[in-house]
Amino acid sequence: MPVADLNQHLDQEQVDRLFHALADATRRDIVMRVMQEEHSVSSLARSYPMSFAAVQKHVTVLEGAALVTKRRRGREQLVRGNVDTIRATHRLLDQFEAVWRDRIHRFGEVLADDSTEGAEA
Amino acid sequence: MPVADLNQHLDQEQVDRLFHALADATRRDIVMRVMQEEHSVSSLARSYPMSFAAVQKHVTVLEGAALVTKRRRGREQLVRGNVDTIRATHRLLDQFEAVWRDRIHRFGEVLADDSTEGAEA
DNA sequence: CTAACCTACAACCAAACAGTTGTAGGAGGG
DNA sequence: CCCTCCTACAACTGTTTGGTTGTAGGTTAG
Repeated sequence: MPVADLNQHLDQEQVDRLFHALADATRRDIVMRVMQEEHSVSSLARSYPMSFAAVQKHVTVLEGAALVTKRRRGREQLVRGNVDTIRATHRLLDQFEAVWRDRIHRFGEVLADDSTEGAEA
Repeated sequence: MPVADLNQHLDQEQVDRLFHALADATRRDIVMRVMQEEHSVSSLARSYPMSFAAVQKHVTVLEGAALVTKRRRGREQLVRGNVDTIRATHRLLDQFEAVWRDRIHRFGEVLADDSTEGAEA
């Protein structure tokens, strides 16, 4: 249900969960895999040098951050990536850049930033 | 020295630090402020309901993630945001989206994207 | 039914985190 | 000089995190 309003607004706790979920190499790798194609939890677990339960926890964290979703297929649970959340993260980062651009605009501080920027509104 | 090659490549530990630094509302707010304009550490500290030392630690975390830099001015330390790292983060997220797009391309999973693949009868 | 497999969840543990207080040093202003 | 302000860092504490093992339930295969 937090997935539903991803296109609208993310509260601070959700943003916390989002970046926290991405702050682990194993979890980022899981996201990569399930973006490419669905994987059961146990097949994911076989890819990492840790217990099944550990991988399961990682998947739970990713699910809480809406970075992945799960669907049943028989006795296994298939995990797939949620690209909408990646895009929402992009928009979050854009807010930082927007504020920065505003500073540049106000002060004209063209110091040493990359010349290829110039993408004004 | 990890700051130097931000435009090129980020190793996993650096990415960990990056997302971990962003996974805290206070730190995100600090980034916003210092993207807009420079602030001394103590002036930042006055903005949050916590001790100076706590804010100082947050700034240290942000500095370790290359999200901010510091420069001396007399007895104070001025903190400013580093937009290059925000852009590097964008590129990291793009990698996830690229993998996802590849899946769509391979399987022709008609969702909301280009469905010009394998859509024959 | 029985066995094998996939998942879920509890309990436990070491390490990291986020906050605190306290101490100490460097830089400016009277 | 003396005092104040800004910073840095150590030490301590409660909570969270990332991992483990173990137990239990549900589903498919034989």
